[in-house]
Amino acid sequence: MSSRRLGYLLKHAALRLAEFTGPALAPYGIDGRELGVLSVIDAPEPLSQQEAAQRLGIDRTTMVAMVDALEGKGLVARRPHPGDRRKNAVELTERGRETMRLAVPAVEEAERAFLSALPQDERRLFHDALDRLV
Amino acid sequence: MSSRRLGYLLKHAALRLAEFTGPALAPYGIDGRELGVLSVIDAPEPLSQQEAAQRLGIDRTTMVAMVDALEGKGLVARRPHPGDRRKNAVELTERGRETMRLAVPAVEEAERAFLSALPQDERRLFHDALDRLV
DNA sequence: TATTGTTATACTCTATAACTATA
DNA sequence: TATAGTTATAGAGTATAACAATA
Repeated sequence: MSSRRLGYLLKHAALRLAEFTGPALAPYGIDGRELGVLSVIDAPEPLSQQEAAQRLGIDRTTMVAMVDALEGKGLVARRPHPGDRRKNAVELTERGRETMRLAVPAVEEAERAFLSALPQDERRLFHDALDRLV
Repeated sequence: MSSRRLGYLLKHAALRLAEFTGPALAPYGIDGRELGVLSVIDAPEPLSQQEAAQRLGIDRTTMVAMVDALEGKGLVARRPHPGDRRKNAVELTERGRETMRLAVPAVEEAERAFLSALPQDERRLFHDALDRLV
């Protein structure tokens, strides 16, 4: 029986996971948050910055800084949005796609290493439960 | 099958949990982090600030600010540590104990509400799995 | 009038470095 | 020399308010 609060456990689980994913993503020059932005941008239809921000649950002003950083690394590009000139269509560059192709398996491997503290049959269950809670 | 990363899920689960625990703790004038500090201080032996910080995995300079706030609310007291005058013995006040007595059940109820999105038999399993991962 | 992106600004949380008093 | 508490400071990460361009 643990007396540790659920909030403490969630926070420290995230910190511990980052110890695995951080080094796994470092070779590709991005962190977990940036990979999240790349994943959202990698959509069939080009998204506006605001649409991308909403899907990640972050503020649109935060998205400005994220896109600035990823654009500076040559991983995403801002283009004029067809049909609404107020919007930017944010898209992956070729280098952005290549980074995704390498970084996604790397972070999945890091997640497996993190979850290896659980018995085999509980890992999927844990991940699915977390998914249902969010 | 979810394509959302584990890091995203942990972060947003913590955010969603806070939507339950925040209002649950508000009547007692504390937040989840402060309840964590109170819980650690509520030990058989009086702890030094540094011991309390280590048990929570936070920096000792952060603990200074936490104890400052809780002392300002009259929930904890700094006393000279018997045997080592470099240390503060931090202890719950009577009001701190009363706050714990009321706030702990309130936050437990909030945690149950948060976990109610899971089928009954998975709730304990999820909590235990999280505990093993930290 | 409302929306998108942007900038300026501020607030929270946290840590590092340096000081002080003790050990 | 080393440790506990403290202060000053700085760095993430995030949000709110206000502005320009466009709808």
